[in-house]
Amino acid sequence: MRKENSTNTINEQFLFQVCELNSAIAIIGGRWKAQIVYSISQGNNRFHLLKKELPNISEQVLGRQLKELEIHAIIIKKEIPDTVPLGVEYVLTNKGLDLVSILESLCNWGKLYADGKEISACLA
Amino acid sequence: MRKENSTNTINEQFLFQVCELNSAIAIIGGRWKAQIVYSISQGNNRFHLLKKELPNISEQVLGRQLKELEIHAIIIKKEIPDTVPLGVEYVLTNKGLDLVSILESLCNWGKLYADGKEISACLA
DNA sequence: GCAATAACGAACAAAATTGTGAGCCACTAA
DNA sequence: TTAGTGGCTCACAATTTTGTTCGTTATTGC
Repeated sequence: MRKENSTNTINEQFLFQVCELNSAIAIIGGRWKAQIVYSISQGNNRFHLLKKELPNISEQVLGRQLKELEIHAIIIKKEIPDTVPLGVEYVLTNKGLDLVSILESLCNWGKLYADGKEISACLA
Repeated sequence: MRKENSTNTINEQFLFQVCELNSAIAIIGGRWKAQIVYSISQGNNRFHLLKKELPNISEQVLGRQLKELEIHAIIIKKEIPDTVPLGVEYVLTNKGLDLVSILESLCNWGKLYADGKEISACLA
């Protein structure tokens, strides 16, 4: 999928070195990721619950996003024993939980200015 | 550039409605955006200074990112009078400044776990 | 006269992300 | 027996993002 030596990849790696900020953005910057993390934190921690919350997402895409969040250790996949068919629960890690509060700040920031807070230049 | 009725665009709009969080992510989620905002906040507020900080970025790409940040009212472009050739300064708005502190949280979050903080599941 | 500076813009190409169609497993309820 | 559930995976197509090439402005220094 990724070309090792594309300028795109090289630039991405460069940014990762400059500051962890850029790795963080890369983790949550995808189309559905931030919303999925937030939804899980609200208790929609099952595949089918997420599907209900995000009716437009296809199962393929949802599965892909969840796997990537798992790779970055934001969530952990847990099988629920003695269920048929075998249920799966997604649980936030402490890393994921810390992220949620930052996402909440971002959300409030967006709301504040969407609600018409005045915007003006700040003099340095 | 954007197709009005692509599923991709429709899904993006859907997420924008769900929560401002998603608009916020869309604003800062691009390849260089967060880093540019952060660099400007550190005083690299001129086109050529940003080029020096980000040696791999092409001028076209830098210009494009700056324009988009301007559209979202994160920065404002100011011409510096009596300079030859005419200099341009990028100034953060209050909206941009509020964003910077969130970016700093993100950065710290990334650093914390990159430095090896233990990760474990949080029980709900 | 020629290169350099500061700050871009347009058109195009490459690469990456996102979405689609189909199918799988092992059940259970009607 | 047919449909439904929960939770996926594969290969491929559509769309979007990112990067490249070339050109522009007006001026100064060599």
